[in-house]
Amino acid sequence: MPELPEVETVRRGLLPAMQGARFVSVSAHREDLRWPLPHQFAARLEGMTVEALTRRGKYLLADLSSGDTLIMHLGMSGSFHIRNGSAAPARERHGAHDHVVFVMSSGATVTFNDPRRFGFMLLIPRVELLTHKLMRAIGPEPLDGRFDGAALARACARTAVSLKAALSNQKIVAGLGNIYVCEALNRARLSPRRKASTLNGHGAAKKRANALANAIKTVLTDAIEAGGSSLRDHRRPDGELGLFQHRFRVYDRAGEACTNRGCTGTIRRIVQNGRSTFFCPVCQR
DNA sequence: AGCTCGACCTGCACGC
DNA sequence: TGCGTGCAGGTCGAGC
Repeated sequence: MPELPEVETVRRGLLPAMQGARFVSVSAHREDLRWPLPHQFAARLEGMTVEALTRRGKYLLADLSSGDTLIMHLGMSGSFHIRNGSAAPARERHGAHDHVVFVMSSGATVTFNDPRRFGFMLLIPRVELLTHKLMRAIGPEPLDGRFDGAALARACARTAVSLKAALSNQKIVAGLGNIYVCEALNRARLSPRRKASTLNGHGAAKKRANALANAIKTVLTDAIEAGGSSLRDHRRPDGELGLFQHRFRVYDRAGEACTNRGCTGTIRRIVQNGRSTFFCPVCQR
């Protein structure tokens, strides 16, 4: 499910419940997420304070007063839900796929739900975060000021893959997934089948790279503002739906008209690297 | 080293 | 109604 805008929406929703708050009690109803929960998971969290809740690509990172960092990933179907207030029944009833429950000193109960269990939680010493296997190879944050057309072109210079594959690769740029890759490429009017290395160079190549970097920033910013996209699983932690799915220009719109100005094309679905790609073959070159 | 593809799971929409 | 098929916001790791 969740790409950068959904993860950022989740992070912002969790802030008031978790940042500055202490884990009062932690319960795991299932240990076998994508990877088993860490040993002594509850014991290593209980009593600790969340000093900061940040995001890197699609990862949520909670810095704990113990010196550990809790790494959380939502996989395809993960979501968090917050319930506030002390009206919790003595024996809390948990729903199907509610795998982890945090009771926080803020008064909030934070539940992690993930039907497909592709999500996970890990605990590692904070000093090892940047060199951790999962973190060290991640590419630039697309909303960072240092990310621009030149940086994108450089990252794509020596690859033989398509733009679709390159943008989906978290080592090239962090946080994009199937939806926002398609949406950014349509906004930049670039074909998902174009070789990513054709962003590198002067003149037209440079223009393509700048247009694509700008499209990535714009679509992610707009999607965050809309609270992400709610297709099946994504909800904001307060239970509200994201709204960006209403502003898709290509994703899941096969057979519908391209909305780009001056374009009379029809959106097509193709398969690249085993995943659906949606694009307009007329204006996206 | 770079790239493709299968595997990991559950649920849902579809056609027969 | 029931059952089989295919598809879904991700990504790791085996095997070219």
